[in-house]
Amino acid sequence: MKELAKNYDPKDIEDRLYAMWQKKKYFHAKVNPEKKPYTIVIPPPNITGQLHMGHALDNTLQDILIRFKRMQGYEALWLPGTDHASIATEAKIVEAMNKEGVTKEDLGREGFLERAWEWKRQYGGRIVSQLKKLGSSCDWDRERFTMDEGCNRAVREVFVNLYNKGLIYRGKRIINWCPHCLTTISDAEVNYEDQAGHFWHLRYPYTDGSGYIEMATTRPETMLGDTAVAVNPNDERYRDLIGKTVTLPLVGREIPVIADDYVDMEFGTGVVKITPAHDPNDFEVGLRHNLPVINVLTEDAKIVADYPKYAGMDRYEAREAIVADLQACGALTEIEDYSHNVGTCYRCRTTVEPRVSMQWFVKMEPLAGPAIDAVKTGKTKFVPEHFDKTYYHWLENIRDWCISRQLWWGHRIPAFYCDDCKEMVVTKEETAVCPKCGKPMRQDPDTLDTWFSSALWPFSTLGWPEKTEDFDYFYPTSTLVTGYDIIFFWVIRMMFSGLEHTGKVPFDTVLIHGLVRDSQGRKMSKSLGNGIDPLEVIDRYGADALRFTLITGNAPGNDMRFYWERIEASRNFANKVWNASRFIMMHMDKLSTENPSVFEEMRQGSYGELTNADKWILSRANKVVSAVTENMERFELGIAAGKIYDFIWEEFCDWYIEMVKPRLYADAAADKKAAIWTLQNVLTTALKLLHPFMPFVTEEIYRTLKEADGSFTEDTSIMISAWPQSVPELDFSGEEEAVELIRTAVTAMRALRTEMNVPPSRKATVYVVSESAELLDAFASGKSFFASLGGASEVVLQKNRDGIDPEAVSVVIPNATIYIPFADLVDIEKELERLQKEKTRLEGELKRVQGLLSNENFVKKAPEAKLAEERAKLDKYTAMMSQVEERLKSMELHRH
RNA sequence: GGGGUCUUAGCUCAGCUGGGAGAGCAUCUGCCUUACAAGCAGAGGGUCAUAGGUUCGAGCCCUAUAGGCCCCACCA
Repeated sequence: MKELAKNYDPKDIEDRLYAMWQKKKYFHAKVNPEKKPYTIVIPPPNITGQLHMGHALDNTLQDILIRFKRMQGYEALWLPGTDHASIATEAKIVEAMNKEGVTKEDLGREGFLERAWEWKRQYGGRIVSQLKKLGSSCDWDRERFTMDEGCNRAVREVFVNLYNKGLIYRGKRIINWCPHCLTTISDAEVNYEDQAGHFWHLRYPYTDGSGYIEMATTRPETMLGDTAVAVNPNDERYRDLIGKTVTLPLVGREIPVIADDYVDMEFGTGVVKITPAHDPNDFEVGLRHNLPVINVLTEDAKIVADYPKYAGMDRYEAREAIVADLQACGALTEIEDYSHNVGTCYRCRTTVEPRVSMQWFVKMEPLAGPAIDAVKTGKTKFVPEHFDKTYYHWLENIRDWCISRQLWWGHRIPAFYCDDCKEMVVTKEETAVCPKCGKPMRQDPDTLDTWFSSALWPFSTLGWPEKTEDFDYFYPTSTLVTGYDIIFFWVIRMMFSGLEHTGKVPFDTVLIHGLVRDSQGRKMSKSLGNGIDPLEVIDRYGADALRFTLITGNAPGNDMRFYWERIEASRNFANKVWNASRFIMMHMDKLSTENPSVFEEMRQGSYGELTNADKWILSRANKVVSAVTENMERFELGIAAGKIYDFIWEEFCDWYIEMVKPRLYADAAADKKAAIWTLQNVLTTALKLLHPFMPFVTEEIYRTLKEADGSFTEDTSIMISAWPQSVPELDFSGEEEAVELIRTAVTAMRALRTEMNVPPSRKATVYVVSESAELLDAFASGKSFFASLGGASEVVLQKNRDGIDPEAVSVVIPNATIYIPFADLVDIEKELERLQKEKTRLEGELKRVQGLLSNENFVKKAPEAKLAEERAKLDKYTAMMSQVEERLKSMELHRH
């Protein structure tokens, strides 16, 4: 038999088992009408990414669900893939090119894309191999990429569909522009930060020389593009000025004073300078008043050539220069410190520049409605539920989605223009000819927002728009697992895309998790350098320890802090399981040496008579199976894991294994076989329950266990074994009670020993005295383990206390008193004190129960079961009380 | 400004549909007991943020208050 090492060392196990699983194709799912499908599509990590704790958590959750469902008999598909991450990847490549002194333009579009694909081939798989280290049981045969041929086809299909329905349009709008990334970004990609700034108070002279109008701005440099000054139409102070014009300082342009509700009379002077080209609100005002839009900034946020004095200065340089000039000409009256919200690029944190340009948009309102309804009617559910509020809030206030990006790496917009007659065609084809003049058309140079393709991920990966068997079988998918920070970017967009293009919600359940923070509660980030590398954790403690840590000790949807101590605790648990198994297999080995066919006999059903202890643990395991299964089905994975942990560590290891040791070490105990059968049986059940959480250690043990009992075959693997089922035959509630009673006694006796400073080596004859024959029977049947656990050299069961040393210390359990004569070791005063303490405790309990039961309203209104429970307690405590009083009396008598 | 969420043992957090407050770590006391010292057996430690309310009964439900965190939003 294979020997297990003394301590669990994940290192030599994990890679080997993962390779075995893959080789055996256990991760592969295929259309199987015999089974129900269970599908998860992975949130595709960026090809530029490295595995971080967020991925580790996200993928652990998915792997737990997939492994659970697979074992439950579903055709479980976990479809993996990666995201092309347009901005991130392009930035990375451009950066690398910069180091070589090469620009995008030098390479040209074709050359650049070639280089990008080469980069993808080289580094795009890194994150995938890191996911494998976690134990992720993805169907790698189906690995997809958001820019592969199939996804590209889906993207074009969707674009054309939406365009034809009028849900995609092209228009000149004010959008968020990143002057560093040199592309538009969507509203969702803008992060607002509070920044310290200034309020520059300006005054513009009336053209007619009648004075000045005053206002304040946080961005004085944009004044070059001012095309109006606005006041509120109801503002008495300025009513007469509406329609007058002012002369823009430094520029000399004559611009009107207009009235618009947008202006808040209460704020500042109640006057706002209007720069339609550089502020979203001003842009709206400009539309309403038909104001010219004067752009004063280049793509990289430098002043345009039209203003020679400032041309070429970047926006901050220009700000200084313009402020100085305004001051010089008397237009600047005051500078005030002011903190305001500044939009920044989610990628590079550069301050975003609102900019007017021609872009492509998705019209959101018609798409948002069905997406809201789908959650309202429960077609898709959020776990935890309260995240639906975030979802509704976002959808109800949604604005059109800017989808064009001025990047090369991505899905090119399938629109074509005729340079001659300005005709435009939107088509799925890769080229187009002008329908009017027959000339070849030029494709739109822009690409689509990365999220445009991610939005289609749940169905594009299953073959859509082709009518594939996979799509029919696996779609809609079952569970989507992601962080709450991605609801806006991704979940919402998948929801409306799924509904719009497939007519179905893309998934039944959205399981939301929080962030993994550092031990001080800070977000892990590169700039802080406080990130913990999951690969380092795996390397030091094993993937199982990492996984277990990530899903326990916090509630779904909440953030969690990372502590190495918790990793250690999880590793200790893996080691605990390992050692319990090692112990069991050692005894299996011994048994089969005595009787080589013993396991074959057991499989035939011959394993001897089960004792109460055996029935107790079997019954407990049976109950844990149903509880855990229920928790898993309700996505309460942390609770499920906690129950497995407690069951294995406390009930199985600390109690049951200790209970059976006397039987195992006895030479010819008749019930040894039953003990080993039970150990094996319960261990197997426990390993299966634990497997989704700790796949490696459970698999390794399971296989070794099968070798030990001679049933190992080529196809032995816990990951494809059947999930345990709770069965009525294993429910031994009566025996459970009997054993629980003995456990209560043992615990009390141990506490007594500690309190009385009795060394563990000191054994004594223990007397169990009870008038209940049933109770004495229970102790009789559990005699061997009661003795070993309770530190008894001998156990005597009797109906009265005849012949027991009057100085014996005692513990009281319901309906029985247990005497332990330690003779010389006893301190009567101490014993009296102990008994008195117990009496006080019981008095408290009795008072509580009696209080409850004498409350008429309680008796009238409480449910029957609760009443019965409390009445039983009353009986129990009353009995115990009289026993304690009896003990006190007799001890006190003895003192004198 | 709107919305969400949190406040429970020294620390980090559980506590599922309301029915006698839990875990891990830390602390203290015994144990190298023949699977495991990455262990075993005990122990101490909490007016569950505050104030009201609903209820026979509230850590849990409702209202208000205080403080923390997060998200969203148009304040020049």
